[in-house]
Amino acid sequence: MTIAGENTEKQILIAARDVFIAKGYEGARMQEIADQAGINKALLHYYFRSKENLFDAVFSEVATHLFPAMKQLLEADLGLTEKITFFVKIYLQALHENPYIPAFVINTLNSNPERFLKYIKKSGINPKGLQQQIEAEAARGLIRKVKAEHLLVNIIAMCLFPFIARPIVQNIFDMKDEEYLLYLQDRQAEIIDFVLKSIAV
Amino acid sequence: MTIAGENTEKQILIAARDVFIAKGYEGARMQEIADQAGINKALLHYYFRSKENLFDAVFSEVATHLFPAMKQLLEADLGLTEKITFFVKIYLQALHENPYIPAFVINTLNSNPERFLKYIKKSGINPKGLQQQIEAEAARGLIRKVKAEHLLVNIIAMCLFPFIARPIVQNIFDMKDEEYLLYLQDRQAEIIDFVLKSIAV
DNA sequence: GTCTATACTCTGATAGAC
DNA sequence: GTCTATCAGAGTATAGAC
Repeated sequence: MTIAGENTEKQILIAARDVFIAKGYEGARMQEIADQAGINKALLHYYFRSKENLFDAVFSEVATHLFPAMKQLLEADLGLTEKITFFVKIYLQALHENPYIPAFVINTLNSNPERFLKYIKKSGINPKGLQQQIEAEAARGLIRKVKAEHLLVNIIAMCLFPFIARPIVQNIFDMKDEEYLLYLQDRQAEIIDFVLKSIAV
Repeated sequence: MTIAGENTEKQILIAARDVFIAKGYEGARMQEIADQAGINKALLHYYFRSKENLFDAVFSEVATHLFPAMKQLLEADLGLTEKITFFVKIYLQALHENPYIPAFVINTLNSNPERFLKYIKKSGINPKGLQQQIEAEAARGLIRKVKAEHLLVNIIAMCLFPFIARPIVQNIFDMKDEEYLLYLQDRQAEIIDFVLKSIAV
């Protein structure tokens, strides 16, 4: 593959990512992707045989960003308090840099679960270690006993929700765009505080 | 309109609701809606001039279910603890009865925000009263001081997330369908506990 | 109100020249 | 590798009979 070719492929993937994220699989148009990549439709099919293939290429790359560094962090050698603190900070930062990915993944996930299951296996997230850590720290009286399945979901839910449902939240609390960014920044400390207070003994 | 006509219209709306929720606006097919309603495509257009119109009819009805009884509850004459307890119970019950609505609304919301803004105004949810109540109870030393914008979002996020991201959650924790239902039941007490412990003084 | 048949448009995909 | 031109199918919408 020539250098020109690699460059074109990269341009296509960037354009495809933007369009698929904005419109979803069904709503996306090959023409729009071609336009945004500065090429024509035929070339899309030259590089990726079909819309389905192109989407898979985009999605497999994007889906890995949904749980950034989550696995490593869950298995890191840190106390639970530090782990939670780091996790929320890292996760919110990643979301700040990719604010539209969660809704895109959720959309794909629910409108076409089969497509999704191919990728989720890769995540490699295993809550067993977290559960053991929780039990250990609870036994030592550092935190109250809590189920990992609920704690993890609670934390992720609180981080993700303002990105998934932004128009609703922003509207209900009547915020301008700048105010919403401040609100999101605010949430970092709020979520950490909320969780740590909840699991305190 | 004749009785037969009203019945047909109702059948169309039921079928359209199912298909739009399962496939989203772009993914839905008028043919599939017609099939599921037991009629033909032409009749769809006789009752609702276009796909757009049909979707609006479905969505305006469905969107109101996203925040069931939330407004009344937020303004009810109850202590904060009771309010939170009731809210989580009522909300989770409503979600249990309509598990696919949140993902559908989120999907529509993000793939076509303009369409959504028409309906969100109706919700009438005003967090001001909640904020005042929080401040009042905090002043009396009943709870710690917390921002309504965060508390409300936290609670809703924790309730909604397992319905929005079910395939991910179910897969990560390796649950069968029955186990997931038990997990959802479990969450009612867990969320209430989680929140109340967090806002305790 | 309900149906069959069809018009018309959009869109993914391919053929073939350069 | 990249383009123009075009096909084939799908999908929304309408015409017109009953």
